[in-house]
Amino acid sequence: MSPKSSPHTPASLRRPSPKRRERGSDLRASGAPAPPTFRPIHTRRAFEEICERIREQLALGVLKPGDKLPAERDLAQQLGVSRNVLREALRSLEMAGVLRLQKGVKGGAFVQTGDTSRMNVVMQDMLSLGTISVRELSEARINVLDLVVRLACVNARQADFAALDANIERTDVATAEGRLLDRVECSREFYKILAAATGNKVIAMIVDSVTEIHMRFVYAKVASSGVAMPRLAERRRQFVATLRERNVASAIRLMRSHLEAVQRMLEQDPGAMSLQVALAEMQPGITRR
Amino acid sequence: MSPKSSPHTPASLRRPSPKRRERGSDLRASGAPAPPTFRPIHTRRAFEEICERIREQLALGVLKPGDKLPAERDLAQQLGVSRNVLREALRSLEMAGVLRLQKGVKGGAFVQTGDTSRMNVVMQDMLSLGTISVRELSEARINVLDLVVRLACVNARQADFAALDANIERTDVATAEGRLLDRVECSREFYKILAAATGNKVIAMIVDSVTEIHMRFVYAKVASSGVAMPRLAERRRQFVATLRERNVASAIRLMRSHLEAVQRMLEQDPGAMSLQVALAEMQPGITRR
DNA sequence: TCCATTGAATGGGTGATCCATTTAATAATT
DNA sequence: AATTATTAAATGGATCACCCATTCAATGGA
Repeated sequence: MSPKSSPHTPASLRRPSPKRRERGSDLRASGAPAPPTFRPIHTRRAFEEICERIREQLALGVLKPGDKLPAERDLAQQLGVSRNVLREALRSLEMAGVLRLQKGVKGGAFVQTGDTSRMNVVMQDMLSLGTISVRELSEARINVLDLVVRLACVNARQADFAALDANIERTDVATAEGRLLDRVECSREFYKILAAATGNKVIAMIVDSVTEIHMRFVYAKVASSGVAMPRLAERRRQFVATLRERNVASAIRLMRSHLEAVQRMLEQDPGAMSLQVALAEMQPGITRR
Repeated sequence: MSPKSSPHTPASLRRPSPKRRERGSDLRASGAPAPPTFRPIHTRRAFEEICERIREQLALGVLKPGDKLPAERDLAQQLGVSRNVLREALRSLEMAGVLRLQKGVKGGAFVQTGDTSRMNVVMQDMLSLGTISVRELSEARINVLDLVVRLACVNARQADFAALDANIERTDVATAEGRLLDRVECSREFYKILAAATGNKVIAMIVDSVTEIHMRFVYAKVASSGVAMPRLAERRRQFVATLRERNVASAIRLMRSHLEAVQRMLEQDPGAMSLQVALAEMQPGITRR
């Protein structure tokens, strides 16, 4: 801040002139074997470089959760970029769940941890963009849950069973009081608890992301048609009992048959699986991160 | 652009004054039951709102892959924000794989599709941040591959088998010529082909993201110790033969025993599973998106 | 001791301005 | 007429110089 260099382009700090790259790939001039690599679509930009460097520091362990990056103004100067460009990078990393930006003195960019919801966003984006289909998502969910049940059956602890019991209790109440949409929320929780019971956060994240989206369709269906899965709580109780007995085969069988029943229920109404319907609904819910 | 409004704050276009929100949650004033919700950590910012709106348009199908957003200057004016802030949002969405920004006249922000690599980034970030562990990743990989083998066994087509055969061929050549690191690259491809053979992009993405990271550890191990899995190509050939016979049980058994053997090999060298080692290696590879 | 005030640091945001790239239209050349 | 070079406009990339709102520690008065 003190050794402020000349007004324009003080860039010669740490970034070795990002402009003027990889020209010279003149198509006619090269008589060489011409490697089959295509040049990247768009040139490297400052904010990409910054994101990469910060990620590098994270991967190498130089930056750890809880650490604070230098203030925007300082860091921008260190990197030899304008504050605006730095902010583009910081915002991107914040959206990626890597940083958290906090205002005020003692504020700054802090390295985050524990955010397991980014995969949901990725999954949602891919669905919106048509990169993946609802069918693929449903199929993946049913199959991944096989795995979840197997692992949960082995690894679930008393606390997990208690949480599942409590959840089923809430489901009962919601059913009795006719709060069908709350019941859907309970279902979402049920799978979240089950996923956590695997003891594997990677698998939990995967199943959460897929379940999150699935539940929107269920929500939309229930909200529009008013029909709901019959005997849901009973089925769940039976399932949890099997889980308690550590009876893997039975637990998987019960879960799978339930999931397929739900799937049939959803599919019997064409259009209920439409993206727009499901996405328009459930906005006020806990959907927000 | 023509009806350029007055120089300062023409903000009353579409954004209803983003400043001054949700005050009034005075801690002392509320004698009410005090709902157990905590107010969000940081206030809503313009770029978040913009990202959300664009994602909303995507989810609703108003924006589709290939569509072009208005030019930055125009869109900024429409939204009633400065161009800088809009760019923060656009950069974030580009990093998320939702948009692609292209320079020049006829350039602009185009809605992307088909990018299945975002999940890899998420997984990598979570590992760097310590949100997930290497152990969880390995366990998830082994279990998810059960599923992949089962689905691939049912769904694989001739083209998939051919691709697997060709891959094994390359593995043989790399082995014969002692190019051990190329062999690791072949392994990465092998699992990618296998994942694609499931016919389910969601599952393929999941296994790709997990395999991608796993292979860095293998790469680091091979690069440092020089030891490599013996009889790799033979094992693969046997596996693919079983796959061709659609013998699910055998295929799963073979894959699992192989994965566990690799796992043991990796674990026998403490420190080989360290993050830093694995991440420092394999930079020049195809790791780049 | 307690509470109000102040001020500095920080992120949030703006607007003007310039650069580099890309493309289409135009002019010059053959 | 066809080809090639030039030009101009639109667009994203980047910078600078500000200003505002929030936060929090230091200060000072009751």
